[in-house]
Amino acid sequence: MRVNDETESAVAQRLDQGILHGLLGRQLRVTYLAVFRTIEEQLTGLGITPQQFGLLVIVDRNPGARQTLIAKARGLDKSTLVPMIDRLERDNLLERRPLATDRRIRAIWITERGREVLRKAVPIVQKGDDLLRAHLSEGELAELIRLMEKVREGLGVTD
Amino acid sequence: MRVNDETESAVAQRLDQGILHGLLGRQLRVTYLAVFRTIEEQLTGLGITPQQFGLLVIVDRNPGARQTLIAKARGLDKSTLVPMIDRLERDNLLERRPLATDRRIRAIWITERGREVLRKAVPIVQKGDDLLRAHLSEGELAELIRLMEKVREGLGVTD
DNA sequence: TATTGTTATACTCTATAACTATA
DNA sequence: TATAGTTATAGAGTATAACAATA
Repeated sequence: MRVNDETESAVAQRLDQGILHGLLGRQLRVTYLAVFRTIEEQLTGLGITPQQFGLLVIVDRNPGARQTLIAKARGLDKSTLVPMIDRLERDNLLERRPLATDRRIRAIWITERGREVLRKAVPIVQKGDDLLRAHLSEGELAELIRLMEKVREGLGVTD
Repeated sequence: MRVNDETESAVAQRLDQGILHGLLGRQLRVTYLAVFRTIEEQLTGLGITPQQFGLLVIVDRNPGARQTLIAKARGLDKSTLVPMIDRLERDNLLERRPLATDRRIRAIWITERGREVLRKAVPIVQKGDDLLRAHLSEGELAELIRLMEKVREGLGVTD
């Protein structure tokens, strides 16, 4: 993918992309990545990654949820979540708390510091996402969202 | 992300996704990933990954291109390409050929076997991508593509 | 000096399988 | 037996920095 990089590699960009060019999935990916990387860069200043941001949001909105549930909500294996939470706990953004009623469970809570970081991160992410909408009219935006929803429904994507 | 999985984790899906839910970038990602993973699974049967597929397409369409150029076309660092080509060369799908005119360059060519694999892979990828379009009318599809292009233009994404 | 490709290294993201402690 | 979380391990994908050969 190339972003604002006409400068140096004019030749390289002209390599024939064959079938790749026409794939709708690829257009979605390229568009998404362009914004994702901007956001990623800016979140680095807060010391978190986009993945960690997503996790913080979920935990913030679902206080005390257990790991398995969070993993499912994020579409991840439970084992994948362990090191993610480890790091956020080490950085004091999240904490694990044992549950008296079921001692297998370790409920996840956001910390005061986590809330602070989140408060700063949300506008960064929102502003990044707004870039996607910036060049569309009100009507076009609504139509794009409608069509995207229709595509996802057709795929059976619940998310 | 959840795909066709209402069965088991109804509760998990209902976790509050907060700001995440409304992000257009996230909708792009989720939609793209749903199709990507289907394609990925099917390509596994041919012994290649989606990334390798992309590389094969580029090499097939640009015979004898040198690595640096291909790396740029794929948006990758040149060092990233080395192990990718290593593997495809080991599997006899690509080959490096020295260039008489500039002995620093190793031009990349697709092999007969690579062409064969590609011939089988293209319909898999195309069929996967068609899923995205399946539930849109002719007019809706055109409009979606137009709007996506507009979004990308607004971002300065050349690709 | 600059470029091509390589190596060494490291980090993220992700999964599977086997384990433990509890239920 | 089944579930929650953990560990051990592995593999893709990616990058940066330093390097040798060549231009």
